[in-house]
Amino acid sequence: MNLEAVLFERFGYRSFREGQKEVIQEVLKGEHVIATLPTGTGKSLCYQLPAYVIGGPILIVSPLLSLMEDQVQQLKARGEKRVIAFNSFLSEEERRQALRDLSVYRYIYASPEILQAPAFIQSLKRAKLRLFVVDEAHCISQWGHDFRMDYSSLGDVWKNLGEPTCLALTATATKEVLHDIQTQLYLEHPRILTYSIDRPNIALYVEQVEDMEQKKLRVLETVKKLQKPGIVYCSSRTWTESLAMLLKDHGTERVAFYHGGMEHDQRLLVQQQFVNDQLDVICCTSAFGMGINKSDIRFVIHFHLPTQLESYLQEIGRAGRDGERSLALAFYHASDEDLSHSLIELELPSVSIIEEVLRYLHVHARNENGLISLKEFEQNVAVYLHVNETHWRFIKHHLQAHGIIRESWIHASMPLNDVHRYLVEVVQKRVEAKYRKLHVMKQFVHSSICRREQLLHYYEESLVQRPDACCDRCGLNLHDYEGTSRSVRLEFTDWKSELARLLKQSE
DNA sequence: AGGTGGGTCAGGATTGACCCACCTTCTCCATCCG
Repeated sequence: MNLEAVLFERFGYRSFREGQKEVIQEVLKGEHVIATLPTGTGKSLCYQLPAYVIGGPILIVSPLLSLMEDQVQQLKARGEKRVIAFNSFLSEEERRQALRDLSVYRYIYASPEILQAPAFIQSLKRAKLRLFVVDEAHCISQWGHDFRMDYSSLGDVWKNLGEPTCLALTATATKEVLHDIQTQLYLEHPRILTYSIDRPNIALYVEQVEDMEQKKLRVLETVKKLQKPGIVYCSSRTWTESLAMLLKDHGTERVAFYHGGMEHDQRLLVQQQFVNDQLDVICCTSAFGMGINKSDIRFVIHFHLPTQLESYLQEIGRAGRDGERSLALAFYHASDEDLSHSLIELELPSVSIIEEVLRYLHVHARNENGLISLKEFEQNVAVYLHVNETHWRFIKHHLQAHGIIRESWIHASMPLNDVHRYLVEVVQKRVEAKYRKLHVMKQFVHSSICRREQLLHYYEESLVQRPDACCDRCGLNLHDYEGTSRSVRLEFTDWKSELARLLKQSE
């Protein structure tokens, strides 16, 4: 099989990028593969190309609707008609039509949530999948335990579909996360292909500030001077809005904010404007970034650091996809840790919330002969106990796993002691794990050794070659990243690399 | 969760006591409203 020929014929590329061919070869052999390829190296090709070789439909599990739509658009633009994103955007009629025969599609995109729909699974079974792809597979580990628990059911889905060849792809996974992905997907002897997470063109800089006033000041100063476009990450929605306002007031005109609390249309607009060069700076929460196709992002500033190094790596990885020199700049103040703590504590229901829900369940059970309507109870939990949706989803998932919730009924006459103990234990373990990750993040900030080496060390790699512009610990001048330096260098002294850049862009 | 920062008020001219707000990430589905 001449893979290069398929690559050229179908995708118009002359050669593979690092890792792509190896992954594709293993998949075509029918091996299960877990692969980590660095951000921005063309992961989607690893499953898109095999689809042309193996025939039969492939399923791609994707975390975001916008990512799915994006991929579908790109494939359609390339002339591929046999592609569908099976999600809530489909009308009732489109959905019925699709379910009748999924084997007419080459690519089927789906969220983990919709893979819980029995009708969809039945139809997928009939379609005889040839490949089961999990895109952004770190979500299994990052979200599957608490936030989007359907990610933790993907292994069951895979088994249920007859265990087709499985390909899990991600950009950032430690050994621990790789192991988590493997066990959750029930893969017994997967081929694990990992490539360096290092992005030599991104310089790393961490700056400790005296107080929040100074932090704001430093962000204003640096954003003003730095070569744009860029992203400013915050850990709260209110900060994204007030920072955007502040920047605007201080002369950065083309700035907007972005977070999960905004209207869908507004989010789409801001994202489009940024991608189309109509905005220079986006102040955002972690909601922004996954699947953003913009290669010339010059800086990523962390106004707040995330609660784990994996997220940090994902976020800085959005800079410099074009290979040009870019900057990851983090501002840090000790008080930031309060926010980190609240995020960790808030993510899971507290012991008292668990107890409150179970007590409520117990009381209801007595009144209604032990059988409670799930729908009704869900409403009550939200309205009377003020339990937020994420917390309830977590509890519900485990009640289902314990057989207390079956179909749309709660069998509350069953003893609740075991599930109570179990839930408390699970929460404690998760919170501990999160604090361990936060501790690593803190070490990264405070350590005096090279940032790049630390990052690589966390991924059990070592630095092969230190780039000229490495990090603040190795001596880095922020002035090198200011607005004028880049264009001067490219326009007058280095036309060769500019040409190469343009050629690469048109490719 | 919990520690903090800001606002208010009493009572007294500066400060303490007290309360409140803060606090990410996604999809699906059902229901309601226009």
